[in-house]
Amino acid sequence: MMVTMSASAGTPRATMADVARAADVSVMTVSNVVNDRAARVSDETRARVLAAIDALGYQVNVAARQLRQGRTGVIALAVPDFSAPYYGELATRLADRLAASGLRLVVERTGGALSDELALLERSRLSAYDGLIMSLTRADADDLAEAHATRPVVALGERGMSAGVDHVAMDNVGGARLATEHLLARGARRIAVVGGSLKDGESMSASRTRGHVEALAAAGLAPEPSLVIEGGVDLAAGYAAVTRLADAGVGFDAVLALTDTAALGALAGLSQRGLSVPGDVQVVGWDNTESGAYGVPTLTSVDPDNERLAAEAVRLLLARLDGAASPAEQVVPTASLAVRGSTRSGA
Amino acid sequence: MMVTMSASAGTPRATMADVARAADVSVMTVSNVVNDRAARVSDETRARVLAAIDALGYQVNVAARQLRQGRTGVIALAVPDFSAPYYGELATRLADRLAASGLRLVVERTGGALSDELALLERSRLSAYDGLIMSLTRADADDLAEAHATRPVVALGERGMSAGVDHVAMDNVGGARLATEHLLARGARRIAVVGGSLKDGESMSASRTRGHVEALAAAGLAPEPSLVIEGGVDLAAGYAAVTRLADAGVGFDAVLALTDTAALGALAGLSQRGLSVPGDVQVVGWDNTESGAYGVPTLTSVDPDNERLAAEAVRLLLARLDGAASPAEQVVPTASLAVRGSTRSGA
DNA sequence: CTGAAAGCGCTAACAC
DNA sequence: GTGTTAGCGCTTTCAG
Repeated sequence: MMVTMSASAGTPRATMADVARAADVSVMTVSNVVNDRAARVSDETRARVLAAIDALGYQVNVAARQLRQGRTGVIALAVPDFSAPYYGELATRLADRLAASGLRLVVERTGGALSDELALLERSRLSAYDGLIMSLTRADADDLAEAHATRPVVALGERGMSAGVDHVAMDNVGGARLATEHLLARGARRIAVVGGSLKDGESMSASRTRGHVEALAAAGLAPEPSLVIEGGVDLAAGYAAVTRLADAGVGFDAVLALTDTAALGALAGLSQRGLSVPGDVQVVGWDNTESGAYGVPTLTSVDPDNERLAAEAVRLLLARLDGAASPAEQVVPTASLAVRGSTRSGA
Repeated sequence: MMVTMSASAGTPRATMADVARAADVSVMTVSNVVNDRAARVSDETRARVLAAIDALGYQVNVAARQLRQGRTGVIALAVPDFSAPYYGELATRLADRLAASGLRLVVERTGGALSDELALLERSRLSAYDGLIMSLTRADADDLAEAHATRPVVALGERGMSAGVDHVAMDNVGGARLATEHLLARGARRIAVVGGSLKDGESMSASRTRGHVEALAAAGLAPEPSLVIEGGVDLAAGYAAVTRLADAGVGFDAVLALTDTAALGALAGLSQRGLSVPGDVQVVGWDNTESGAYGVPTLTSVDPDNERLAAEAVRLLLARLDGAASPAEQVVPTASLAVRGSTRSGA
C-alpha cells in the first residue's frame, strides 16, 4: 500500500454571485451567459463573464437549477439486476439514443422486488430525473397507476399491462411459439422450458410458457409439467436445470431457456454432462444478446427486436417530456428468431 | 398498438408547507417528522403530521434538500461501457456494500474516452452525487488531480497512478505473470496475448503484457510480437484475434486474453475453427467473472480479488465522506488464478 | 442589453 | 416540543 499527497475534496465552489462580482455585472447577466441566452448580452460583456468563470473555475450548481426550473437532463433506467448482459446492452442502446437528444442516462437497480420497483417511483427518488424507463418484472399496471409518478414513466418488457402507463412490451407469446415451432420442426419432442411457469397470469414466465404450450398443442402435443423448470433465469439456474433433469433421468431433447443467460448456463451444464449441442440436445435462448451470439455453440435465440424496443421507449418518453398528454400507448414489436448453431440446420 | 387511458405526468406535488397547513403545525415540525428527529416532536403531533403526509401523498423534494444540506445519499459508479459483464458484477458488489451504509448506487457510462471521463468530474455533474467511484481506462493521476473534483473520488482499476487520488488498483503485472507461468507449466510455448500491447506505460494493456513478458523471460523465452494482438478486449475482439491468427497461419498453442469477455470471444472463435480447448489451445481470461465460470469449456481466469476491490473502494469512499483528510491511499489486492477447464490439468 | 426583486422547497440555528 | 428567521444558488419576471 502506498501513501501520497492529500486527497481532500477540493475547494469550496464559486457561485454565480462570485462570478458576477469578479466580472462586475449582475448575477442575471452571468446566468444569461451560462445559459447561452445569446440575444441578451453583448459580446464584450460575455467575454468578461467567461473570463471570470474561467478564473474562478465556476460550474453551475445543478441542485439549485433543478429546484428552480424542475429539470435535470437526466433519464434513469431501472433494471432488476446489473449483471445480466441483456440489461447492459439495453442501457447502451438507450444511452446512445437519449444522447442524441441531449439527455444523459443513468442506471439504477431495483433488485427485482415489487417494493423496490415501487420505491423508485416515489417522487422523492424520481424527482432527481426528468423521466424513467423501467424494466419491469414484478410491478404491473395497477401498481404503476397507484404510484402516481410525478415524471413520465415508460414501462419496458415483460408484463402485459394495459392501463395508464406507456409501455413497450415484448412479444412473449409469439416469440415462444416461434421458438417452439422451430424446435419441433427440427425433430425435438421433449422440450425443457428453463424459467417457465404453468401458472396463469401475465408474468414473463407465464406468458412465454403459454406461447410454448400453444405451439405444442398446434402440433398435437401435450406439455409435460416435469419439463417446465421454475426458478431463475440466470447462469446458475440454466446450469442447474439441465443438470437436475439429467440426474433425475428425465429425458429431454431440447431446451427453451427464457433468457440467453439461462441458455448459456444450460450450454455449460450440457457440456459438463457430455451432451452435445445440437446433436443430443438443441437449445434456444431469448433476447438475442451478443453474449449468446458468441456462445459455444452459437445460440439460436428469440429476437424481441431490441433496436425497436429502445427506439419506441425513447420516442414515448421524449413525447411526454415534450408535454404530450395523449392516452398511454402500448407498443409490442414482433419477435423473430435468430437461428444459429445451437439448433439443427435444415427443416 | 393499443391505446388506453391518459398517461399525464401526475398532480403537482404537495410541499412541506401544504402538509404543515393540513396538520396545523409549522413546516419545521413536518421536517422533523420526515427526518425522524424523534426527540423533537410528540407522538400525537407526529401522528397528525403523518396522517397529513399520507392524505396529500407528500414526498420530500430532494433537490431542495440537496441545495440546503449539500448531500444526496447517492454514489455514482462510472464505467467505460455498460455491456461488459465485469462492470455489471462490479456494480452489484458495490451497490450491496453501499446499501449497508444507507447509500444508493447509480451507474453512468463514460464511453471510455478521456474527455468523457473528465466530464464526469466536472462539478456540475459530480455535484449530483455524494461521491464517485470511477473505473478508469484513459484518465490518469494528473488528469484527476487537475480536475479538482468537489466530491470524494475513488479510482478503480487499471492504471498505475500515484498522486492525489484514492486508488484501488489491479495487480496487472503479477496477475499476468501468474497466468503465463501457469500456461508455460502446462506445456504452452506460443501464447497469444489478446488485447496486449508492447508499448511502454501503465495502461492496462501495457502493464499486463509486461507481466507476461517477464514470465516468459524467467523461463528463458522471448516474446513474439506477432502474438501480441492489439485492439479491443470485447467479444468481437477475442473472436477476431484467434480467427486472424489461424487464417494467417501463425501457430499458437495458448491464448492469454486480457478480459474474460475477450476470452469467451476467443473460445467461440476457436470452436468455430474446429480447434479444441484445452487440447489444441489453452485459454486464460482475466477478471474471474461468472460468465467465464459458465463458459464452454469453463474458463481459467486471473482473479483480481473482486470482493476485496469492492470492499476497499467502499472503505476509502466512506472514509472521505466521513471527512477524512488523510493522504491518498493506493491499494493493490494480490491477484490469484482461478483454474478451470480451459487449461490442462496436472503440471 | 442589463439589473433588482422574489421565491423554488427545504433545513440549521436559534428563539420561545 | 414547537415556531421563527434566514438563506442554500439559481432563474423567472418585470423595470429600467
